[in-house]
Amino acid sequence: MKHAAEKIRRLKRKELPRDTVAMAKFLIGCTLVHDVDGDRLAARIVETEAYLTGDAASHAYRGLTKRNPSMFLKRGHAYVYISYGVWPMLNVSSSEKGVGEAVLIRALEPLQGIEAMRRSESERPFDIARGPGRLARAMRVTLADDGADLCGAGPLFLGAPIRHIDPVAISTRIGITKDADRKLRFFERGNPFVSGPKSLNIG
DNA sequence: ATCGGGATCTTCT
DNA sequence: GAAGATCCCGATC
Repeated sequence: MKHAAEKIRRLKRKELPRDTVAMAKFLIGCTLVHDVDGDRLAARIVETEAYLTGDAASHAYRGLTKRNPSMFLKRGHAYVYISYGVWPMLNVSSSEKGVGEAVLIRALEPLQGIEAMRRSESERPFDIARGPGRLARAMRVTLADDGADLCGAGPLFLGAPIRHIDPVAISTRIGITKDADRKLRFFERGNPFVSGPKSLNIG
């Protein structure tokens, strides 16, 4: 049987918006694909957050550091770091080379390779990639992917949308304390794979 | 269903 | 020395 996900078209860098907020909205409904060990893992992006220049919540707020150089790559590269010493977080750089802005991928709707993503038979489908730490684990994204070109020919890449996208809603970001009132979180309205409290997901 | 604490490491004060 | 773009588990309602 042919899977719809096999037809996923790689996005070209030229197609990506040049503005970080526009990028965060644009990525909703796009796909993330990782070909590992002969298997294809594919999922729809359903939730993102934007981290901007001058944003106190951003890792690039104080400029270049040892862990964040990938945030300063041209748009469309992966910035992966370890949160709380344990969980990998996947971001997509979103500006020009030398400008530290990125979009955090916060939740995915699994499309293909779901059994490989699941940690156990009992894990519920909605839980597989709900939250940035979980989705990185499910997609086998690690620190080794930091700096990867997501618009290139590599195994980890961004793909075009594979179906209709419901309206994109906005809220404040999750899990931060600085600049916490800015509305820079985007999600597909009504999608059950979105993370976070219900109170944030009404839009 | 919801709440709170612990794990664990890089970075900056 | 403290905080952090989180997750999981156990306790409690």
